[in-house]
Amino acid sequence: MAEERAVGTPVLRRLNTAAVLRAVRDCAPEPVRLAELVRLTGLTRPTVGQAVDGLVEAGWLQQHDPAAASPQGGRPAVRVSLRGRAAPVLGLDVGPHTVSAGIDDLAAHRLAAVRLPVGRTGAGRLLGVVDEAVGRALAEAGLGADEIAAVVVATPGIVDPASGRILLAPSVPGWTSVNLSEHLRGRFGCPVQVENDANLAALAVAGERSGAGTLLAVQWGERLGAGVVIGGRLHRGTGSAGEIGFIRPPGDVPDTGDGRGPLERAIGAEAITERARRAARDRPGTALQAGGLDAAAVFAAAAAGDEAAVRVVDEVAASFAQAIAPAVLVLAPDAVVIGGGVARAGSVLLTAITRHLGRLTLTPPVVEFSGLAEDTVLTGALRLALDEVWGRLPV
Amino acid sequence: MAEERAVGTPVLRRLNTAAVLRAVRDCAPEPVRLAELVRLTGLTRPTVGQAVDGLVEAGWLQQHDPAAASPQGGRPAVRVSLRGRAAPVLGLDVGPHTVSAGIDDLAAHRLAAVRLPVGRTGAGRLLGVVDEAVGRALAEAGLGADEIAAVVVATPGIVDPASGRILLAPSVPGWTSVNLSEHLRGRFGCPVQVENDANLAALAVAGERSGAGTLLAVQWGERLGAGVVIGGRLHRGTGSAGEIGFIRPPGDVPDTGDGRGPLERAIGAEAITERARRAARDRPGTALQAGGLDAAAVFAAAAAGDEAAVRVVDEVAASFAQAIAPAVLVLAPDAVVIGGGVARAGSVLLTAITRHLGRLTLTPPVVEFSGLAEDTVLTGALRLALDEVWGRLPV
DNA sequence: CCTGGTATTTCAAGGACTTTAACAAACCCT
DNA sequence: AGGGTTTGTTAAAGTCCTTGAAATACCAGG
Repeated sequence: MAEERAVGTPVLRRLNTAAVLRAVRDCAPEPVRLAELVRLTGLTRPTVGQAVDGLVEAGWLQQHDPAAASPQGGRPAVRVSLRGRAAPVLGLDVGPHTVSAGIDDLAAHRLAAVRLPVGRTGAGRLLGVVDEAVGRALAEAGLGADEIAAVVVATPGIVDPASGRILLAPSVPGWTSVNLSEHLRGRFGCPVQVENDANLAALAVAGERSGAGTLLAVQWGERLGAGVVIGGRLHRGTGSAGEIGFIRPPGDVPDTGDGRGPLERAIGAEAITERARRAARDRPGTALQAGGLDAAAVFAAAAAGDEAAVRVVDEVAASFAQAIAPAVLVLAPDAVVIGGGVARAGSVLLTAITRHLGRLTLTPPVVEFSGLAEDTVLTGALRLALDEVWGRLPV
Repeated sequence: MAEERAVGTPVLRRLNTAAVLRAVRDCAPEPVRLAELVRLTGLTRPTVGQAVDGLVEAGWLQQHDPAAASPQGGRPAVRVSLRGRAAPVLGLDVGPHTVSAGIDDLAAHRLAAVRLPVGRTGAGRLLGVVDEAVGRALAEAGLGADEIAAVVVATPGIVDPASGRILLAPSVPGWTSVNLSEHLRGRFGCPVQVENDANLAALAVAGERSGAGTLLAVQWGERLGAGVVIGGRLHRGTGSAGEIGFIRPPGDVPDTGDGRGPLERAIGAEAITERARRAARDRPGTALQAGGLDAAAVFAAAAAGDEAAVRVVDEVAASFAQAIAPAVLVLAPDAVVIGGGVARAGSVLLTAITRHLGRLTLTPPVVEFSGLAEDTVLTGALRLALDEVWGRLPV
């Protein structure tokens, strides 16, 4: 019986210092006057003073010289801000082709960013690249492994939320037999969390949109995945939440045996190209005849008004909308945000999806592309790591 | 900027009394010894003593005579329990055919239960029946409207979570123009919440299964709705979450113009009967030929091994599984629980759904029928009302 | 009928934290 | 140099929880 035991006056001090620290964060990166903290937290000056003293002592905050900038007439204010390099967190994005590592400090300032290609695919080799990336990132930030306050690793596949073991990862052969979580836990003395990459991308997207509602963030490239964020928190379900790639579209698609799901085979980037090729065969004289055809070219042709291309894009949009409509009806998300390679498709795809989804749902969500660049997943990993640190604030 | 301001020692007293009250609730309906509360909460005896004194004074707890039952040798213990008739809550289930009202006390003890039929359909008439039901329930419990601590109303249709206005209710003509929330707020001096009936049924089902995971609770009768409960809390999304009746199954179904959704028209109770009739036409000599055919008869015939009936049930199960599979993939719920009229179908339907869902999803949820009786929705409404009261515990 | 044992409650002293309120410091302007 | 203003510092008071000892009430057994 985990009773909520809240006792003793010390807990008050903890609550108040936490409130002060949060208030300082919300003002980041600007230093805050102590009097301002009093106003923000609603606490009294002595209380804030004691809390700040404790936080400075513990290394969470740094005091600024009163020399710089004091436009107000009166005694120069003591100003504090989050200490740079305090509680740095490590984020990792392990993919089949590249491994990225990044280090943020408490104020979400990027201290290091590394990106390494993976030569031959293979689980053992991959683990070596991960170690290499971690080492370089630590060196770039000038930090030791023992100084890292939290680690979050993004990986493709399905992750068991409890143990951190990878249960299913078709895109990386042998990856399920590697205990990534265990490996990293041995190197770091802090909590290590393994999480699905689409989930972390969703978290990054949710961070961009300040709204706290329900968000379905889709990663759409060769493969197709999604993450669900509800009220700023990741929804995991039994662990495999968001695996939209395995939705079965109406006209079934033959299994290619490469572990991809039906919807990925139907409207993944590769399938879009294939659809365009077929359309070009049936209808000569379209812009889709060009030699080096890829998904981007299809979208470009559609944007230019090529009729065959427009039809292909509309088909793809319709399939996507039909596939996720049941999920949209059940979840009623505020927005569906699309990232990944297809996110560069432009408004042709977007308006088509919006139109179809409007027809298939009761309260159609906003559909938009993610504005985030290639390091979306890494950003999400760092964000979750920072959330973790903020969750178990100071001691 | 809603900063989390946690200050002053008085908040400690509040926190601790709340912890004590929760501990007492968890032991309900048995009275609790004070020493037991000390063990449960981790607080010290004087603290618990003061908290209990305060709660008794405020009318939340009642002391029991030490006379009754003290098997232990030693000074007879003071025992307390939730005061009956403290903070009673009112639940309402407003449907097109019946209106139910119930009153629970703090310990979830049913003080009153009323069930009234609605003669002619019509929004104005319905409001009158609601008032009548409320009045009778209050009289049965011997309470005044001003003593009610929270009200939750279940209604079909889509409810705006913020205002409590009914946005869409095809089954009750004119219902959207009635401001039910406003009407009841005028009568009661406490928070009034309007909520979709399937959502409240989901909450009731979640209460039965102690698990705190993710739950998709389906109400399946003439109509088809669902509620999503995540971690014991209702998921509302933009307001229309769980409207699975509007999922579009592959072979589209002609609109009947009565406001029902495509899936309802395809596999609702009426559609099941219709499917059986068609099957009987095509294949004479089946048990489905009987005159008064309804969904229950179809399931009974299937359970008895009638081949045509088995085929119909399998079709229905397949349609259902295909329809919700995308939502199951996105949500990854621990369980899908089916309530409503179809829940009396027996294991034929259940195993068929489980089989199809296992084929269509990655981590198939448990599929089972709800064990709750007809007042599921009312139970859920009362549960939400109690949650509301427990959320804003004592003053 | 009295005594020891047990479980519980009551009481008083001590410690931790916040608040209030008065005082001191540092800067600007005239 | 002196008033005005903003900010930081300090001491006393109040509230709450905790610790530890004493008191209470009942049972069992001699």
